[in-house]
Amino acid sequence: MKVSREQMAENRLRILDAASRLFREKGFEAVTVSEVMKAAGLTHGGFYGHFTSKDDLVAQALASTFRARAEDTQDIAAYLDQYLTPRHRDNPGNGCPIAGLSAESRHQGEAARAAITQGLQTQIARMSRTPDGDTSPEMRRAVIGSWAAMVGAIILSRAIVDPDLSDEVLRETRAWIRGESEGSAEPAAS
Amino acid sequence: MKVSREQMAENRLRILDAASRLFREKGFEAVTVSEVMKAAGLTHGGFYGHFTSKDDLVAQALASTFRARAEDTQDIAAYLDQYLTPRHRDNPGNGCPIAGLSAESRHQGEAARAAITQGLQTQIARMSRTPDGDTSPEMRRAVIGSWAAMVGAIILSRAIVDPDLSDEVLRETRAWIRGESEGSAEPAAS
DNA sequence: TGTACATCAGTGAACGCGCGTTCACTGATGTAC
DNA sequence: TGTACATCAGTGAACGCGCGTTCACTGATGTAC
Repeated sequence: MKVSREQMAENRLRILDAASRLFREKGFEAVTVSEVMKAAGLTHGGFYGHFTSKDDLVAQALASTFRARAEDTQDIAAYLDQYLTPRHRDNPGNGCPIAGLSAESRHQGEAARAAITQGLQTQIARMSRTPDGDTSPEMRRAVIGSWAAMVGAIILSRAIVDPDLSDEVLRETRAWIRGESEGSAEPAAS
Repeated sequence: MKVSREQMAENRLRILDAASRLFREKGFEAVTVSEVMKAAGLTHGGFYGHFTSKDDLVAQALASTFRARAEDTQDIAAYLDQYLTPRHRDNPGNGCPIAGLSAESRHQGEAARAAITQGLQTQIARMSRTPDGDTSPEMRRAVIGSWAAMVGAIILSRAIVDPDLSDEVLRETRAWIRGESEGSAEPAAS
């Protein structure tokens, strides 16, 4: 049965939210269209009234997730403390979409990869700015390096079955990034 | 038709090699059993004479790849130079299986995840040893941190569509890791 | 060393399942008067 | 403001395809004598 325009808009958002969470939890390919629609409280048939294909959903869910997350960005030191934690590792469903999905995005459609690229570009640019608004090549370098280490550490910690080693990767990478950022004010030349 | 025992052993290795390459190139789920067998010069029906299931193949291909790669390990500085390169980024098929597959392994069976865990454990332990054979907590920390950054940077560079940003991530992460390792001999406390 | 035959690695057709997608239908919405 | 009706968001059965897996068969291997 037809629903009101507001209801339809809300349904669309619920589909995107459910998809975003499920994709991060289980990966793009393991999540079915029916599963997403069910999680959004609908049946699968209505899906194609909102999206042209599953690929389209993937791309739009990514774009939507980055849009929602762009707001709560903070300085990278504070971000680091909540990022490299068992809590984040164990809750991919509402965790960082880059850590959860960037590796798999390589096998997705062009629109999905463009969304990831855009998200990364925005994230790097934002974190490279001081509260005052200025930036420097050294700061951008530190952001890229730290960000790579953070994403890598979460991915490795999630892949590792042994809980001790997994915790160690999080803890030591955190300490290592901190040491790097404080210890060396003068980065070596490339 | 039946083949000789040596031929069968060689076929098995060819299947594992083809699977390892294809998995790294296209991911576990996008590669079909038929595709692997065809790449090994066989037909799909014979597959179950070698492996009990596709999951079994995934686990055994991972274990086999790590076994083959364990030999050519070197000190981490030299490894870094060939790791964070466009060449490695653009050739996942014969690249590092951790960078290519660790993120996806989370959605695979227990045996596959155990193989990845084992591979990581071995890799970290090996790189944490000096040529003389001794190690230290500081060195192990630097290995874990550098390794996380290297894996993260390759994953990000492969996800990024824009070639300039992708190159920048490789280049700057490389420089950042170098800076970190030289600049700060005294890591900060956790 | 030859020969007869049981074994069994590999072949390719077939099966069954789950997936993305389509479509005829339903009934609430929202507009024209 | 009330009424008649066209619209169209959502439903659920159905379709078709590709996948992992099975199986009857083939013919080279390798063993028993």
